[in-house]
Amino acid sequence: MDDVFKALADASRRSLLDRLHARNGQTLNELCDGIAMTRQAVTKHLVILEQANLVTTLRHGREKLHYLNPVPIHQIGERWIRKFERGKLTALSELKKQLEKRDE
Amino acid sequence: MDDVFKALADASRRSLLDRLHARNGQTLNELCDGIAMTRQAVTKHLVILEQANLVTTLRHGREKLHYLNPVPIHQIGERWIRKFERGKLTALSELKKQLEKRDE
DNA sequence: TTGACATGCAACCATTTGGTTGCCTATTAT
DNA sequence: ATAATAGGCAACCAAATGGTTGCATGTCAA
Repeated sequence: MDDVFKALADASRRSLLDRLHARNGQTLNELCDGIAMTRQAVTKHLVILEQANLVTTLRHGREKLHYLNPVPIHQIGERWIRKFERGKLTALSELKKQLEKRDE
Repeated sequence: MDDVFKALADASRRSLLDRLHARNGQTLNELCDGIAMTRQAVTKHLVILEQANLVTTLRHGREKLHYLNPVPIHQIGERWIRKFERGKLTALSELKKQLEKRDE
């Protein structure tokens, strides 16, 4: 879980996920296209995404194809985001109440 | 948006959000309770959470009360997580299809 | 009014991070 | 066979990160 949050913390990596979302199964060189970064830097990002299980790879001859794995993202949505959504609407009014309590 | 992702990348900070979720409106010292970290370290984490707009503070005399703001978390769910959830079910079968295409 | 308490500020430190360059290996095409 | 292509490995670097300690300030209570 921590790996996923850490992997998502970087804008370059999120952009890589975006590109895989747009077209799945790209090679390293394809993912380097139009990016102001060396191939090696992209490789490092992809390794981090793989370790977080956000990207799966498949060798195909001398090419390495990268596939998006949406499961961890979904899990963060389920296990983490939803928890904080409950009570969103009441947050402000609660704040007000608690303040009034303290002033009594 | 980037600030929010960066703020969520650290386990200590996520734990602070958890604690505020359990009980909203805690002071700095309350948040330091039972944590293996100096008060100053906690302060730094809270500043990062404030800058990401995940935590709002209110001075009350010499105390500083910390309140969770769930809106940015919700936004990440809406604008980011949901995008990747569409197509989750078809991901594996798509992968298979694309592989077969490449082999033709 | 003076001491205790809650927080703030700044300097410093080690480690991690995001990036580079240079070279090596494996596969494909001519 | 050999050159071009796709990717891998390792050393190195600057900046960001997560933490510390020491001291200062503001507020409350006796």
